[in-house]
Amino acid sequence: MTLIPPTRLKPRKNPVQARAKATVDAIFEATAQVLLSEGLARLTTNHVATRAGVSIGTLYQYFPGKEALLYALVEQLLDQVACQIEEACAAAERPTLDDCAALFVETYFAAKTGDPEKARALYLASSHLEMSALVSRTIVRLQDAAAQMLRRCPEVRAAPPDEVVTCWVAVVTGGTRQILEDTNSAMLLPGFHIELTRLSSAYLRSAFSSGPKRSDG
Amino acid sequence: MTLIPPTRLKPRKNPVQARAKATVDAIFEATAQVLLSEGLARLTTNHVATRAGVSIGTLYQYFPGKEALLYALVEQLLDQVACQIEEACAAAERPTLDDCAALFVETYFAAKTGDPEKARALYLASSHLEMSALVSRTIVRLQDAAAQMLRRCPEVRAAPPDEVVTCWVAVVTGGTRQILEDTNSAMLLPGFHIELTRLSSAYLRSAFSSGPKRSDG
Amino acid sequence: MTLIPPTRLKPRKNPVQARAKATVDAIFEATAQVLLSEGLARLTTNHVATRAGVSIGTLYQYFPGKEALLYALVEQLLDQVACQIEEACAAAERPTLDDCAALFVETYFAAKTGDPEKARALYLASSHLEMSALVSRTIVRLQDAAAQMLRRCPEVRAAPPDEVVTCWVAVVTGGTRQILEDTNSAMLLPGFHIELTRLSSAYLRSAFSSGPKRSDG
Amino acid sequence: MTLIPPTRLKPRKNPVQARAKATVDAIFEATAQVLLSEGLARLTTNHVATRAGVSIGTLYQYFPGKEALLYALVEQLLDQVACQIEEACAAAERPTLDDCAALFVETYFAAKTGDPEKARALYLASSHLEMSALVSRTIVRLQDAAAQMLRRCPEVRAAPPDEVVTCWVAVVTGGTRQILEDTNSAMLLPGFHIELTRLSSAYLRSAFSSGPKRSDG
DNA sequence: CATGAATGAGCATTCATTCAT
DNA sequence: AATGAATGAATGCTCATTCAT
Repeated sequence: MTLIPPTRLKPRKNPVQARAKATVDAIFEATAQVLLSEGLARLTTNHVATRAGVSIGTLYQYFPGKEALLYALVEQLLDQVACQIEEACAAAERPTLDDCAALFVETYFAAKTGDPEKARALYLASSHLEMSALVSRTIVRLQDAAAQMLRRCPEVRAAPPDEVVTCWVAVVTGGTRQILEDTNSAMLLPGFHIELTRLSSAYLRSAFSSGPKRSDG
Repeated sequence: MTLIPPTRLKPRKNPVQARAKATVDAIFEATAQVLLSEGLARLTTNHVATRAGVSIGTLYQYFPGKEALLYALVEQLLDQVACQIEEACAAAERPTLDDCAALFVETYFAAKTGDPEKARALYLASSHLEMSALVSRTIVRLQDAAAQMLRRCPEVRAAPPDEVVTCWVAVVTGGTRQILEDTNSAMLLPGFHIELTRLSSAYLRSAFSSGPKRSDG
Repeated sequence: MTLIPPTRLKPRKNPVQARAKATVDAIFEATAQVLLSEGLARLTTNHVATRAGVSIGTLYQYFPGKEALLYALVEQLLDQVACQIEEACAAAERPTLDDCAALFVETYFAAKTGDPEKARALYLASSHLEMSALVSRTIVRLQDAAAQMLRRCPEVRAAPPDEVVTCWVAVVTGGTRQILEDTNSAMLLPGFHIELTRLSSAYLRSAFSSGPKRSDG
Repeated sequence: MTLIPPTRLKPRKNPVQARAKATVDAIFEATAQVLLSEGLARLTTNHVATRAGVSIGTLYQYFPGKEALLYALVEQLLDQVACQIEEACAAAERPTLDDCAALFVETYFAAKTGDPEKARALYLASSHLEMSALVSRTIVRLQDAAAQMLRRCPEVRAAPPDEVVTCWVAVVTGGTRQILEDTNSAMLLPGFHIELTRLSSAYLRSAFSSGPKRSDG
């Protein structure tokens, strides 16, 4: 994450003492907790400070405002997902297309559904306009990871076209979000996982398998 | 849309005089405008009333509160999309799988990208918990429309499995959302449209075709 | 009731047509109903008009404002009580002191406890500063009625002293109010009635019975 | 006063710093002042805050709302009266009936008429439904104090009947209220005091003395 | 006369943020 | 560094009252 966030979103100071580090961690953790337990609307700085066990004054010593808290939280959560994907993709040395499909879907799913409530909270928080650059950047990381994995795939001879990678990543991440956000379809998660893998395989094969397939698209 | 929303989300009274009708329309339109121009956080009842050119009291004569305003807006926008999809799907009499894929994606895309800003506003508004039932219901309508179209498809012999329809609809709607919300990928819309159609074709064929039916695609 | 209320408390026009009379009565009755069922805080002009089955505009044709409604209501209710007392006292031709005590307490009690809820509502409404003159005037009527009855009493040789009449009336009306307003002592009403009569007898005898009693007070 | 008020009527937090204590006192005092000078209808939280010289936010740091302010005020004022009565009654060791009458009336009168305007404000505030339990409880305290004093009275052989105590207390408190609330009879206070004492003596004697014990009064 | 749509001042309350201690 | 009391702009909402139809 080498983003350069607007000044007012950057933490005010980097804690140097151990005590200060602990304080920042507590505030940070409390932000996540409150977001999960109360929702975005009830996420107030005073509430976060109380939950963190520090005074509101202390909170403002480290974060210039409410947005900065959210920014840091979203940044961390998105980074976790991106790192997991990047690691998993990098670990696949000579994957088949089906391997690629299964690996990507599997890893993304695990990252998101391991704590579905956290995922929903993240979706909520990232709706803020301020976060869109952060989300954008994460998507690029996922696309890059996927593209490099595909390039190492024997079935894919050239660099995978951007449109294909973009579409695939959008469909996996967006589809998963759709399912996670719809409380009514929470039961369908396992089935969706299977179908999303099949869908990915089918799409990647149609895009990359032998023959001049892309010319008829 | 035959939902029965909680009382506090229903409009307070139906205007009887012509003047009142115009007022309600103005308020309604202003809600959409403010949501688009200011975002959900800046959507205040006073702001909406001002934009609508009426007093705050007048707004509360027709809507019991801010949530009701949003509810009505989301209801209308979702209903528009669902109706377009339902009509388009119903009009396809003996579609091929590729027809199904193209038709659904095409219609959904047209509905969403005809006014992309409105679509983004809708995404924003619908992240409110109160709206989730509304969104859920709309998804069901899309799934039903898709399922019935597939059933009329000669290549599909039985009723299409729920998981397939759920996955397909989630992937199309969620993927589109992902692209629309990411300001960086706004340029990629046409390419995404093509790929999403290809993806849909590939997935539907893999789900429904028993053999290498690609020759009739 | 020959009070001269402030202009803004007087009804705006005296209805001459029969329809208008019915309208005024309906508004008036609705005011009482709303006060009883909703309390003073929820007594709104719009609510009253709706309950009366007329438009808010019509209400304002007859009453210059909310206060005027309350004023008229309180006036009527107080007048009813005063009239009952006046009639009962005037009907006693040669009462004993015990007759006086029993008659006054009995009549006041009957007037107030016949509809205890109405009485409580009246107490509420009359807390308004604007109503104090009205209450004052009613008290004077009760005092006059009591004084004239006592003067016709053979045991009372001179005109009853003002302090005695004032105290007696205050104690009967105030004591009754205390009991009626205390929801916990609602059960004690019959017992209180008996005691209040005994108290009145004892007080009047101590004030008026033969012997130079007042000189030692 | 060991009542357990509903949460929303209890103060929000106990001030720990000296500055905070002063703030709470100022708010509290301002509430009384505004109630006295403006009446219940004009008692607004903003008005109170302004009068107290603090911001509206500060007020809400200590009181959860307008009702809590009133509740605290009424509680304090009623408690003062009850404590004075309890002390005075407890101090009478072997009182005659006339002593009882004089003591109770004297003490109650002193408590109420020491600051007649405050007393009127209290009557206003206590007409709120929420306060009725508080008033009820105070009345019980007065009744208990009076009953225990009477029991120590040589002329009263058994425990005084509830009806008598209830009636007496109601008549003293209610009669006093009647006089205090009637601006026209404000001049009569001293005369009323004398008469109320005479009335109390006469009632207590009629209730407790077996014969004509007037000779020892 | 009656209607009811429209008004807007006013109120209760929240919460991000500052600053003296 | 940490505290927490204080701030006050901003928000959702009510309701007495007016006036064009």
